[in-house]
Amino acid sequence: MTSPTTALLTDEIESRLLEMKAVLAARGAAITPRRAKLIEVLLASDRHPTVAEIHEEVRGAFPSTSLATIYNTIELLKATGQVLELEFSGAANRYEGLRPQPHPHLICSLCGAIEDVDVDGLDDETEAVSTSTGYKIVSTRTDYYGICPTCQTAEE
Amino acid sequence: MTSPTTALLTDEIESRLLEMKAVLAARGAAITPRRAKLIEVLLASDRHPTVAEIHEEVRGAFPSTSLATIYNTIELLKATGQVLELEFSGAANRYEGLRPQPHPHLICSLCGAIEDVDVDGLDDETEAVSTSTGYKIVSTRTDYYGICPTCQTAEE
DNA sequence: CCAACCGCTTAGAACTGTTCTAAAATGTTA
DNA sequence: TAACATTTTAGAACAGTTCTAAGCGGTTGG
Repeated sequence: MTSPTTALLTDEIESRLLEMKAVLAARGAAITPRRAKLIEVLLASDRHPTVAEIHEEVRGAFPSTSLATIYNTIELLKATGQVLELEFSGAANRYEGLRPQPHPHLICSLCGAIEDVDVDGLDDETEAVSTSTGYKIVSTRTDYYGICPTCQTAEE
Repeated sequence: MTSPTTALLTDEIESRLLEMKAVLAARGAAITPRRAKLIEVLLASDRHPTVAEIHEEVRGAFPSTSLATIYNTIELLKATGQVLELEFSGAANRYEGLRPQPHPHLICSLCGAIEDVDVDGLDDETEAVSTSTGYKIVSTRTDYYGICPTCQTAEE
């Protein structure tokens, strides 16, 4: 039924799910039903969801869930390095649980799609920046803003 | 009096000043005293100032200047590609007039310093991302977050 | 079995940076 | 001078996030 790709993806999600829960448990935080659901929502989404979107989905399972709980839990995940936060000044921040290490994104200015993208050489450049400037580099942010193929054809 | 470096910098600022005014004029926008002052403040600052900081300084010359005027003028500069906006979700956005094209920055998480940094290979990577994904890339954002040398020594 | 405690959650207020709105000021052209 | 467009002002409105105080729920110790 499921294609190899999907199965692989599911495995990856599954192992991240366990890892995230383990890290929370290790820090003494409870894996409450809401938190478990939030993590699932985060990992199931391929859309780099906002807090509001996560809230919406968690509410499907636990209707009384407040926004603050989502913010609190995201904070907890951030503090343990289990989620990557993509900050946007004009709009809501977006979150990614599958690959919490910083990595580049491709963002369509028209439809708002956010995709992961692999780019060779970024780590080497970070290293070079560190040695040439003396900064101890802790994190990076790389975004490519443009127009995705779909929007390009739709534009004509 | 002025060292060669300073003189060079001043020349660069001077030519950008003229260019920015010319671009505004070409679009039919008036170079009002407040706008002129804002542009000067923007170019004179090496600190990637926020709107609030610019406001503060423009008020030194024109005390009745409102925040909205700063926002409006920044908007005008953005629309004509004369200023680079660095968005931050948790804090105020920062602006750079000297080099309005996207380029990487080095940001100290402790003291908040923001520096321009030159990194080889970024343009090639952008090109590679464009061809491999089909995106028409319009802009990029590259930030390195870390701890600057000064803060590292101060930390001990 | 109860009481105290601690972490989790809630609802809503508060806060911050930005945008919007309506009116007043300014400048230009006829 | 009259009519007009542009710029500016002050403050309201707005969105996302953080904060606060109170309530809930489960666990532990007496």
